[in-house]
Amino acid sequence: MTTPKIRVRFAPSPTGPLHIGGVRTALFNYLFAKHNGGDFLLRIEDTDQTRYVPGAENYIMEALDWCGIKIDEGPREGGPHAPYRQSERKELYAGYAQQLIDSGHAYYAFDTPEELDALRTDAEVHGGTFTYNNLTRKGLKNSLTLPGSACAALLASGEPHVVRFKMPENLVVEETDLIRGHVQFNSDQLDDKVLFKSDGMPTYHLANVVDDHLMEITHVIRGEEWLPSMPLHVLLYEAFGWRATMPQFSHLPLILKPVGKGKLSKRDGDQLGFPVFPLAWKDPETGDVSRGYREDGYLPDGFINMLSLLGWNPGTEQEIFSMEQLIESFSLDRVGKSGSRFDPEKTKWFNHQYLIRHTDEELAGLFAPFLNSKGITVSQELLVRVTGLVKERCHFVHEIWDQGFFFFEAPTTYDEKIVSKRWKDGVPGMMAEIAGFFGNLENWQAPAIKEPFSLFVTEKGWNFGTIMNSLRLCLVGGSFGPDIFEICEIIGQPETISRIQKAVQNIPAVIG
RNA sequence: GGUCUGUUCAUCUAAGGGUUAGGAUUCAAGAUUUUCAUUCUUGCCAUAGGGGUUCGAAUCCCCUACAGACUACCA
Repeated sequence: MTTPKIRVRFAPSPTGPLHIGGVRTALFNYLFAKHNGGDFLLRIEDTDQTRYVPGAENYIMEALDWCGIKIDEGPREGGPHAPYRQSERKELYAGYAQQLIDSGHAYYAFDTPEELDALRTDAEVHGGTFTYNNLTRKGLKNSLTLPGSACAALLASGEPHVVRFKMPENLVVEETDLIRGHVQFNSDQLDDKVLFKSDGMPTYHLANVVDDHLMEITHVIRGEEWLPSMPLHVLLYEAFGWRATMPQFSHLPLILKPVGKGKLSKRDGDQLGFPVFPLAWKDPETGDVSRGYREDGYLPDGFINMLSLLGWNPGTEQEIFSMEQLIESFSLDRVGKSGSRFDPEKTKWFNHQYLIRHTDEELAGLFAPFLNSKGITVSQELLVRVTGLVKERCHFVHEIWDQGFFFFEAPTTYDEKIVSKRWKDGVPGMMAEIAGFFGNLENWQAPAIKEPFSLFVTEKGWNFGTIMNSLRLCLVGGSFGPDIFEICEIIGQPETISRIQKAVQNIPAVIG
């Protein structure tokens, strides 16, 4: 007997943008599959037509693309088990529901949503909870209580009905979770879940089990919120007679808010100023726009690296991982059990690490659009050089502008703090002299400027700190940026002199 | 309320009965950079509490506390 090929699926519901937690689930599935030479499938779980959100499915695929998570089989890619959209597999599920009814594992229920709601609110008033289970099903309207003829008549008349799972009584359901180990439940605590809805669509539970079986999924890796429904799924596999090929389950820990209680939500991002979505998303209903990591200038590989370490660790002290390295090192048994708080600061740090690891050319390519949007066109050579000079001081691509705008245009304002600190009485005069000195230089290469300049300042008996910082103020408008002589060389001799003259004219001397 | 799951520095985590409980982020200090950032060094900071088991417990067991998830004809 050969071991089957590892096959996992990421099965989101297209009800909106994917958030960080979903991306991580997809990532761990992907890493697990690829580590084991298996397949990663995308299956769209759109069985709830009322929650369909246009654009969400595309968003999911675009987000995975951006992250570098490659789909082997999916609605766009196709594959041997197509279609991969549950709404397109609709016809399939009724037969399986029927199979369960025939074998006595499921039954028809005719209770209306209104009747059930009433039962629930009534139970609540009395401090309890209504559960559709072996205790209550005897008193409700279903094929277990109705005489066969009455039931058949109702079905024939097209009376709306659902199919419910007949949860066995007092049965201990045991299962091994690859992350959590042995987990057990008593079936008495579970309810008769709806498997097939009155609108002709299956619920998640049925569709998920049927599709995982049909698609030959070997491992189900999903969020912890699914743990409580694991026993139902196991029982479903057993009812279908698929126990032997049932996938192995793993439930990933949750991603929690950076501060406060509870799991990470969209609101946290808005409040704390960081994205919770990989890509920006415009809500088609409200028009609200949520920011995305991509749009905020995060690099996908850094984003993925950060996510990979949320709940997983390699057991070594390495923390910078390319996708290839992640695939190489990933294993489910190094995934933790406890929830992780999301840390936006560390995410920034990761981005910086990836920013400085990118070549100047790559970064320049990413930065070029920012420059274009400001109507600035420069040579590729200059762009690459400037990028290389300032990248170490940036956390984000767009900060290349903040750190290096003065290479492209003269400063229009001067940092007041620095002015009051540096622009003392004698300084404008000194700067004017320096402008004159620069005008006489023949060789305008950074080292060739620095040497005679140092000599000149020494001869004058000026204070180096004052001169350098003041000169920097003239050239960039503040107290930042790379080496001054590099700046001089790049912006050129006339521009250097002109900026000094402009500063001398425009910055009023500080008295005292 | 019930069921299930979890709990090591502020945060992400290592240590799968024997280490001064390690690393990273943040923060602080110093060095470097005649600026800023980077980089380097140093520092601060943790086994939720209580009981066991054991020569020995972060690690195994029990209780308590806290946290979270689930409890829909949603996924």
